[in-house]
Amino acid sequence: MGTITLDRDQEFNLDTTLSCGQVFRWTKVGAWWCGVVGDRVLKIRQDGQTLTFTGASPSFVRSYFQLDADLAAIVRSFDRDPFIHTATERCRGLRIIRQPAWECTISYLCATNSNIPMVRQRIEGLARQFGRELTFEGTSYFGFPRPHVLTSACATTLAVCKLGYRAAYLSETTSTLAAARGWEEKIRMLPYAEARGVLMSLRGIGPKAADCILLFAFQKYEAFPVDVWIRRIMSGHYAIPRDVKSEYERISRFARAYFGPFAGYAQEYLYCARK
DNA sequence: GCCCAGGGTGCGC
DNA sequence: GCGCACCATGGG
Repeated sequence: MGTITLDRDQEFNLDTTLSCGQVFRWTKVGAWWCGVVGDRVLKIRQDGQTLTFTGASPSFVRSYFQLDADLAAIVRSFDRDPFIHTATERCRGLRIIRQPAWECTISYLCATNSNIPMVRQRIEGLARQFGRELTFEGTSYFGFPRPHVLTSACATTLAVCKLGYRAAYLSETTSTLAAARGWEEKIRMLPYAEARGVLMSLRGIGPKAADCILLFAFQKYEAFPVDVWIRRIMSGHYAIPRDVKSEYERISRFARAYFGPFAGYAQEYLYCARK
């Protein structure tokens, strides 16, 4: 059983962070959150400034939840009007998680044009069909499928996972990435715009999914994913310039210029406070 | 039956 | 480069 005691000024809200829709494999049972990250089962709870967990080392937990990022400074950097300010208050302690790149990529490929419960169901299906069985405290869990396993996945088994038309995208992108050694490091080194181009060259990864992956796996916080919720929120509350770019680029570029280098963080607060 | 959801692709213009 | 039909799937 590991423990981390947060400093008084080290703001963090585990509930908000895990339930805001950035990750899909966590569920809360009583006071405990239980989730699978890659091939590890992690159980964690928060009591005030204390995090208690099993299944991972303190350094993993720190890195996964990005506990050493200066959240107060990040929020201050984009807290520039009453509307976003309300969102930051409603979702106080929300941190952007650092997800494994492969898992994040496939997850957001599965997430297109779907609601969150559907995405969770798909990913759970993929894990059950193609992931390693992990026994944790007497219960079976399934790790996130590895690239080479998904590469050889047959269509009929894949169909069980209810991916719909995304199944073909998943097969192609899986093969591409399984053959592309060092793709993660390459993207990590590239600046935002170029990294985004590489991700968008993958089948089934468009502007929105690419931005999610850059934000949630690569810590490129200028990425500003625009889904239907964010599009509504942004056009409803902000004066988006009417240049000739596509609507996605209009909103996304405006947000970067307006909110600054942590625009993606602002997006997450807006998304979390959407209802 | 309809509309919607953390959209992407491929086409015609 | 932009707009638009189409794409499976389940829930409301």
